[in-house]
Amino acid sequence: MKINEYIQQCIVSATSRAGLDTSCLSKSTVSTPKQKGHGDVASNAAMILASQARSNPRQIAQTLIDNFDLDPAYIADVSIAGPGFINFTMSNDYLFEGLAGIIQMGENYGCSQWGGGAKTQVEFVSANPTGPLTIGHGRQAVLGDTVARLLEATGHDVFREYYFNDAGRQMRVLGDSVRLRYLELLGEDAVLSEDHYQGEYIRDIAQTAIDEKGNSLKDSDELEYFKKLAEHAIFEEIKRTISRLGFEFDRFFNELSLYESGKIDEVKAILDRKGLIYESEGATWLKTTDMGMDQDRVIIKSSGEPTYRLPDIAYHRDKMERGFDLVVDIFGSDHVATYPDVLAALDAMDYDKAKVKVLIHQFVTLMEGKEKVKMSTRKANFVTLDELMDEVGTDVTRYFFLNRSMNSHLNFDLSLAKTESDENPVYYVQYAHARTCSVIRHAEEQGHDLSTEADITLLDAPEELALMKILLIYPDIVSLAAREYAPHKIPTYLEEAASAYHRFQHAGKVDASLRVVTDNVHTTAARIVLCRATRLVLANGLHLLGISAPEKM
RNA sequence: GCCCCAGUAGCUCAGUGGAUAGAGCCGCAGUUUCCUAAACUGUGGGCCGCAGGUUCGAUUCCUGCCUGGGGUACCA
Repeated sequence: MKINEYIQQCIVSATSRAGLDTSCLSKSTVSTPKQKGHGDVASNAAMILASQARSNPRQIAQTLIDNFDLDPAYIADVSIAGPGFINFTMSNDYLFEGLAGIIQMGENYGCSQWGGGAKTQVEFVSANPTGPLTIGHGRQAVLGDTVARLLEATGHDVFREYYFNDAGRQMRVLGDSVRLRYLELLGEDAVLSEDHYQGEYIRDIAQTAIDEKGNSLKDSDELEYFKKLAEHAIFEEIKRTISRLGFEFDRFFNELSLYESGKIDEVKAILDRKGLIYESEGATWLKTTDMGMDQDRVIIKSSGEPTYRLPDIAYHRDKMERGFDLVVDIFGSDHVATYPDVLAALDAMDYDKAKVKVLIHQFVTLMEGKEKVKMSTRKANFVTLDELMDEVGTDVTRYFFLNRSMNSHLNFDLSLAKTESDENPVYYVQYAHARTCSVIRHAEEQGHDLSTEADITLLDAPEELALMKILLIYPDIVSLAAREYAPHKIPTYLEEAASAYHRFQHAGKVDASLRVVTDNVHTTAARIVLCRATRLVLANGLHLLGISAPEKM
């Protein structure tokens, strides 16, 4: 049993034994104190009870302690501290049991069945193929993939999807940009306007056109060929970038298919039947005011072209129809206004909008030293995700994007990432993992037989106990990160775990009797078990982040 | 105007209705005949944006304000 649950149970029964009202205990929490020396686990129950009973919290705490019936297999010590906290110290036996559990679980340590196999879709990136993925897309790609990994680890059946539209104005401009570069390469006069895409990749695509078609398209106004050529080339590029990041999409969903399959018309018909659509000023409007919004929205322009809202609604209805139990959408903060209408429309069509979880992440501001770099795909003054990975590698790239909460703006200092990448905390965690491997190798080389049963109760140094404690909370961290869709909690935890391991191994430098590999067969075997458990936790955690766990550095 | 996100150490950022608010980088001082020093130890550094309110207790919750970012399109 989890120690927190056990403690809460003990508090409830002690409270009722003491004749106090247990009803307010649901407000009490069992938590880990942030200060060392305050025990391993603390409860504020006495303070809650005291405010209810209008009496002294420390006295209540004493009453509870007098009525405790604690199992020494779990709890070694109890004390009252501060304004009335009850601090519990875990028994070593509890830690040993947990340590053995980690080894037994192996790669599955940290995973859970919380999701119950829920069919889950995660939609992210969803950039139209007008150019290479930028650093901004990179944040979303890494966040999305990691949220997906977290959900997989907690018992969800996850499907990664990329939604795109190759029919809009952006794509026409893209095709025209290629056409103009094509003419330019043929020596014709061609001028790209401010609105055209000016990146070098456009010229490369135009060169492909020359290789394929020579100058045969010189006098043609045909855009479709250029558009398709560009779309194809750019998508290939995007897929390569994604694969460098270490994952794949299960599907690229083209908005166009919603028109071809009639899904757009179906949605229009359903909304119409519900009386939620009307015509005005030549356009078709959705009565979002009937759904609690402050203004109605155009879904079909007077030109006859739908706005993004209609296909977005149809796409989300399609997700519902495909039977997903959970739909996670990941958007940049510039899309923050687009989803409430979609959810409202789903609701109006009698779908359960609670199945949709929208995650909004803030922007990446690219810094070159102290200079802010303005990024625009059109003006081609962006740094691509590929260039970033060329500079610092995939592991650092992923770690950088995952290290911070998604609703914080991310200041990405390019010069720092390039020149001081050695000081990136990702190496700190990876190095701890490499060290565990190294010690285990060393023990084998010294002829220690690691296959025999070790007596882990020999582990009792403060560094050893502290390390065990932190390894034991890993599953809670994974659950929490998944439940809150907060990938950044994993790197934060891993840095702490790595730190505890570094201290544990360093202890042997200061006090030779604490070295992992010694002549003492018994302590060596026990400490190697702890190293193996640490290696598992670090490797599992890094894998969850899509970051490699090197055996040597 | 209205809506969303943020404001915490010199910098980049964690954190939380509770005990003395943390980490990394940067500064300073140390640790290796040794399982990787990509490490460890010590130390300096803070009106947790401002002002009210709720609470036994607020950096955390509520209200207002200030600053920055993003929305508020018949762009996506």
